[in-house]
Amino acid sequence: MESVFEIIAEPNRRAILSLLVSSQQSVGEIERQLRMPQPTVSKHLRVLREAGFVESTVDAQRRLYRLRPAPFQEVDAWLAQFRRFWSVHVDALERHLDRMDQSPPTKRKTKEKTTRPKPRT
Amino acid sequence: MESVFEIIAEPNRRAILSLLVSSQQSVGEIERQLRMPQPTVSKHLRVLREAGFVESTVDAQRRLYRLRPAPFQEVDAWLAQFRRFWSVHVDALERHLDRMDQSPPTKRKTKEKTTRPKPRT
DNA sequence: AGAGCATATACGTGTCAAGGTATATTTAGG
DNA sequence: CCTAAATATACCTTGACACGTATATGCTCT
Repeated sequence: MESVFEIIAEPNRRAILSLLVSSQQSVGEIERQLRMPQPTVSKHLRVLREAGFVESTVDAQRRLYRLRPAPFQEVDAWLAQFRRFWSVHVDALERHLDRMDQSPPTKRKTKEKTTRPKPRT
Repeated sequence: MESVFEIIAEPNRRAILSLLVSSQQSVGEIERQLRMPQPTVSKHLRVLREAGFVESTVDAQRRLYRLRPAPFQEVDAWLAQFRRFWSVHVDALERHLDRMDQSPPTKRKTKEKTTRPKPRT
């Protein structure tokens, strides 16, 4: 479990993180809202804490967990290198659609076959 | 392998994606630059293609792979919910540091113990 | 048609992480 | 002190996936 990307690859962990955006929560509150068994919640919280995504404060028998910003910034930093690229592509798509508005579709000789990704369900 | 997050959890795949930022590349070029065995490259490219991260065009025996924007936007969209939160925290940190500049550190009664994340190597 | 290059796929193997169940630990309150 | 509540941890099992090796497919050129 070395990278922040592996941490957020787990759906339950992402759910926990999303839950903590609104405010800090105790383990029991997370357990109830997400309908997961308590050990599961505790184990994921441990992973999240060791990765720096959350921190906890003690309140009697409860532990209140809240978000920490650093790892998110790390993900954002990685994403940054692609951001320039994808906004360019959105622009290109818009220009393409503009052109389609004006002229009817032309038969293109398709010497190149483009392999499309699988449609995602 | 259902989510985009699982796709980018794999370090070799992230390396391939970063490589494709500069320009499209053939399998062989990726293989040489990243020093990984050819089947490994092909298998990762397959995963990336089915997830919509890349598309390929045929050029004789070569296949040229290039990035597609959609999945990155999906990651960005997920990250968005935390972005507001973390910029707030950066601001708070800055204000905190400003205050430390002016006044010497005051002994605070630490009724709450905050569990810090493990230092990352 | 045959050889050789580029890429994809099949198959067997090992590792690691997530889940479930049970139990330990800590704390409040009577 | 003893009990109950809240949370953490231990142990086991299972499944997924990444890797290596071998082989198949496809294309070009002579």
